[in-house]
Formats: sequence, C-alpha cells, structure tokens
Amino acid sequence: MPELPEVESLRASLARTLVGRTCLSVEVREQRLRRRVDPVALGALVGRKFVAVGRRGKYLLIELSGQLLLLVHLGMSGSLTRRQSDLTPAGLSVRHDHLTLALDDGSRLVYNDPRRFGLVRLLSLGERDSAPELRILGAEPLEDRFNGGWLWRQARRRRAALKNLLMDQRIVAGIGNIYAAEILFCAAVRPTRRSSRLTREQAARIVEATKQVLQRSIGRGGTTFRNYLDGRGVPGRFAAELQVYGRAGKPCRRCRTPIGVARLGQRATFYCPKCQR
DNA sequence: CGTTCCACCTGCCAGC
DNA sequence: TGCTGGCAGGTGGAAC
Repeated sequence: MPELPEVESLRASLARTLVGRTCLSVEVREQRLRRRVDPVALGALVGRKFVAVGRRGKYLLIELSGQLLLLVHLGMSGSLTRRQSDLTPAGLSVRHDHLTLALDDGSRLVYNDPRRFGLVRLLSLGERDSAPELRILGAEPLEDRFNGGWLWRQARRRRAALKNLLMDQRIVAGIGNIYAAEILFCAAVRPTRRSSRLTREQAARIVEATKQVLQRSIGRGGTTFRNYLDGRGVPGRFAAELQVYGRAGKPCRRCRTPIGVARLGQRATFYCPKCQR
C-alpha cells in the first residue's frame, strides 16, 4: 500500500502529535508479520518518551528516549493510527490490530495490517546505519544525491525495464507501483524502456518528475487508492490526481488516447501509449 | 552479478 | 446467492 508520500504524510502527522508523549504499555496481539514481532524486545518501550519521527524510503523511524528506534514498515496493507477512543476507525478491522501502544494522554497508537506483510522491529539508535533493512536502501528521491547524472549512471549498466529500476529500493528508496507509473507518465517515458537505453535528457526529466510527483502527493496527504489511512484514520487526496495508475482503457488526461496496461515483473503497469515513448 | 519468479497473507470483486 | 480465480500500494530468497 504505502509508498514514500504516504509514509512521509504519516511521519509528519506523528511528529506533530506523538513527540513528547510517553509509552505506558505495549500489547502484541499478533506476532506473525513479515518478520516475527518480538514482544519481549518491544517491552523496552514502556516508560520511554517519543523524541522524533523520521523516515527512510518506505520505513518509518520512531525515535524514543533511551536511544531506542522503532522501525515500522507498512507493507501492502498496514496502517499506524493514533486513536483517542476504543473504536477502530472505519475501514479497519479490529481483528488486524496487531500491536497497540498505550500513551500517557489516554490515546493509543495502533498498528493494523490485514495481509501482515509489514514489519515492526525495535533497534538501538546506533543500529540505524547497520540494520539490514535500512543498509541496502539507495538514494532518497527528494535529496540532491538523486539527480539526472546519477540516475543515468545507475541506469546505463542495467538492462531491465526502467520501471523496475525506479522500484528497486537499492537504487532509489520509496517509489512503488503507483508512483513509478505516475512519475514515468509525468516524464513522458515508457515504463517498458530498457534502463540501459535511457538518455541523459530522459534521466533528468525522470528526476524532475519524481520530485514533483512525490512532493505534490505529500501535499495531498498521499494516495488512497484502496484502503490507505493516515495517522488520524483519514484517506489521502492524491488519488483524484492520478494520471495513469488504475486507469486502463480510460482516456489519457493529456491526449485522450486510451491508457494501456502491461505486466512488468508481475505488476500491472499503466502508461499512455502516445504520450510516453 | 543482474534478472526473474515465487511465496508470504487477507480482502475484495468480477464472472460464472 | 454462492463459489472461484485473479488481483492488490511490498519485499526477499531461490533459481537461472
């Protein structure tokens, strides 16, 4: 489900409301996520104060007192919501509330994930750079290291489709299936193009498009295509602005040509056959 | 090494 | 109305 803009929106909202609170208790109701959740390790959260909320790629990095770092990945269907009452927000089922942190203001922070592809793991702050999940991540797309020349150099040695390059977290961290499609439409480049055939000019356009699309979506609170909810249980508003994702057969918003769909690496890939070359 | 395929899960929807 | 198959915003390991 959540890609960089959704995680970033969540990060910002948690940074505003969570920092300064103290965790009073931890309840693990389901350990079977992508990696087994360790209730004993998470017990170290009790009595700790939330210090800061960061992000790396699609990972949320929640920093607590005592040099603790709570690593959260939402997988395909995860959400992390702050709840003032005992009610589960509309759209979520209480049976997938796997982890609950009770806070000192009477609210709860709840991790819900129907498909259980997500990850919750407690690290020490010092492990930030050595944790296997984070160590392999490539450039942050909104930082300066991610620029046209750099992307072109990464692309030239690969022959896989360009869209797969953009979705490879070891190259660029945070882009998934929705934004890869939207970025390549914005840059007017075919997702099926071989990476090694990318021109410098196209690489520069893709980088510009990446920053523009991601920033714009962050400004809208991310994309709710199916069931993503932010930290308050509210859907993102960028879905209304999707140009190609999920629009197979519908007219291109730029040229009216029907949007095409291909399969790339077992993922649906949407593009305009006329606008994208 | 790069690339492709598959498994991991539940929910939902189209088609029969 | 049910049932079934296919698909869904991700990742990592196996196999080539």
